[in-house]
Amino acid sequence: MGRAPCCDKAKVKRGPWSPEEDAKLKEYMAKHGTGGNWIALPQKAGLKRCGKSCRLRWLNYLRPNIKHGEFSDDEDRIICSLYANIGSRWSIIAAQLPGRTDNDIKNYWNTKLKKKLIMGSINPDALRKPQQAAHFSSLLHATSLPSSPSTPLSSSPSFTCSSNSYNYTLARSFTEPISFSSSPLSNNSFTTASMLQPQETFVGSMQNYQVKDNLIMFGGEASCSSSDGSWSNQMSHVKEEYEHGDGANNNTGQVGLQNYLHNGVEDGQKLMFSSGVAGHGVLNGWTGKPIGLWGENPLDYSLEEIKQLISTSSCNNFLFDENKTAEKAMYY
DNA sequence: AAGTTGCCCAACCGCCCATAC
DNA sequence: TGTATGGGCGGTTGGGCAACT
Repeated sequence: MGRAPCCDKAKVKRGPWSPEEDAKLKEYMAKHGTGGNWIALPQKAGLKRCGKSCRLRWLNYLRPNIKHGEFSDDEDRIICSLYANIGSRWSIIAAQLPGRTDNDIKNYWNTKLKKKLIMGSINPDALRKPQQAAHFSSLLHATSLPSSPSTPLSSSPSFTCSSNSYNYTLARSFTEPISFSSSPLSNNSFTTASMLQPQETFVGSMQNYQVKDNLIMFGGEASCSSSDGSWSNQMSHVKEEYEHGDGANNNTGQVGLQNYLHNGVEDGQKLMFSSGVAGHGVLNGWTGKPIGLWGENPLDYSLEEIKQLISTSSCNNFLFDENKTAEKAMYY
């Protein structure tokens, strides 16, 4: 048996929003906000609309800083790369494109970008650009986590982004805001100047992380993510782990995070690191457990492979073809 | 000029999940 | 602990419009 509808469909107005309705909603939001209850909002605001409809209208069109119009080439690449990585997780993809909404991106992908890819008007090389990989969705894999949660961190666990030869080192002390530093490992084919200087700390505090489904995101920009940018209510279990560190030995957070990395992170779960540097202010990385399974960057998908994904993906819960999936254990 | 087709995108639908009770 | 409720999100729909015949 399905659940009861959220409102009486017969009594609410449907279809396109009028300027008057927009104005009412805007005015109400400016004065009161949602009040934490979208269902009750229409009545309070004098709108004959379903609460969900109000929410959608606000989040997708009326809230400040919404960006409409043409997508840039950079945005195209971000969307393609992330789609190849995580599939149709539009809210997550939207979180990486300031001002864009998941609905916007979803529509853009379905109507234009998919075709662009198939027609070959997106340069496949762009999808492989190292700076793109590092900038938007670097895959990191942990290389030196302690073998058990009870083992103190004898050395800093490191997360290596294999595609661009960067080594991200997890700061050892979690009593301070968690941070990562970067250092180029070798002569890279691209410059770091626009991104990170060696040893530059780039990720913000542990207090600023988010969990969504099997993804853990550090940083990010709530104000422009997804439909509403709200991940906070889904972060509780990680936060708890983090906060349950041993305060007595001043390792608060360290044990918690260790526990989380070893226990809290389910198999196949990913960590996503995000910070506000360069370009759109987003630098991401992914890592996951089991450790070490990701030997290569999933961004290294060729145009042909992405095309194949498009043509074969009737279900969105897989990301890669069978062989790739098994090889990389990229389920989530 | 009229009819048809295809595209775009705003809005809706329905399921899932978290939380309150 | 079970149930009800609200929020979030991906998939789908359908109206409006432009392009085409």
